[in-house]
Amino acid sequence: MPEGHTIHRAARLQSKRFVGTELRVSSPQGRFDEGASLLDVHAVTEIDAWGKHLFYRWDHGHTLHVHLGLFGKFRIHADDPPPPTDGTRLRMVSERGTLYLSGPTDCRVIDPEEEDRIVSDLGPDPLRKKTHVSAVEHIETYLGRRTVPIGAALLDQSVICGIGNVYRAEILFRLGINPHIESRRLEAGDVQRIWDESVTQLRLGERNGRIVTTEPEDVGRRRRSDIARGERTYVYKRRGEPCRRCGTEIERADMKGRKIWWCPSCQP
DNA sequence: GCTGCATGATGAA
DNA sequence: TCATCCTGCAGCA
Repeated sequence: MPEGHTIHRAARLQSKRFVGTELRVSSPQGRFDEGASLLDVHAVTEIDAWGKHLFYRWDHGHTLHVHLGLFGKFRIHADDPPPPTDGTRLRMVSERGTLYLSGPTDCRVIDPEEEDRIVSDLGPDPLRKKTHVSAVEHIETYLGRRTVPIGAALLDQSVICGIGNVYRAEILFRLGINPHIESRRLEAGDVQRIWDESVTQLRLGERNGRIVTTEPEDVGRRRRSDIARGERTYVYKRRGEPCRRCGTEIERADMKGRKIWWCPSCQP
């Protein structure tokens, strides 16, 4: 599901299947017919992820921009794909597989200026190897200028990109930071810790293909791979349930139009 | 079959 | 802050 880890994983896995071979591109749903005809019977040279954005670069100079939004989904079939559904915006077929995309917020062929605009509006991406010169400095500069709760700041993609509603809640829990704390009142070193934790957690999510932020010892398991559904987060969607560390009831509030969860004891 | 909700983001008011 | 866009699914009758 679509936070930054999903997008970077999609770029990595789809590269193997779709880069460097001629593709058949169509829009079974019909809503991407024009774009598909621009790309059909050409090859992708690179699939690049920035935060929650994907850029497919084609051999004839076009760029396909995909943003999954809340509902977007990729489905990949190695062979014998089922028939596309009514919601299949994009179908891409190579000799190594078929990709279906449904429900994206954005699926468009864009020009270089627009790509620049999208990327330059993004803060540092914890999953990009070569990131901002100083990611922490960028984040601190922003946070020092605005008076927003840190929980809201983490959803602002121009501050740090790729974090979504699950990771914002889970990262703050793991660091013991209350989401309501005004971001410019964070303690020294907190931004560095937030950055480091984001790198750690998003990398883990990219590798696993799912968000698992709990440590085995906190959910009574010996191995991370054993962690069951419903045990993968500390606070996300756990209102009223006991904190896995201290037993206090998890609380929930609205923040920046989304729900946020926290443990009032572990995150004072 | 219907309702509500969801890991996102934007633009108007 | 609200309405809007995008889809799929669980939960309920």
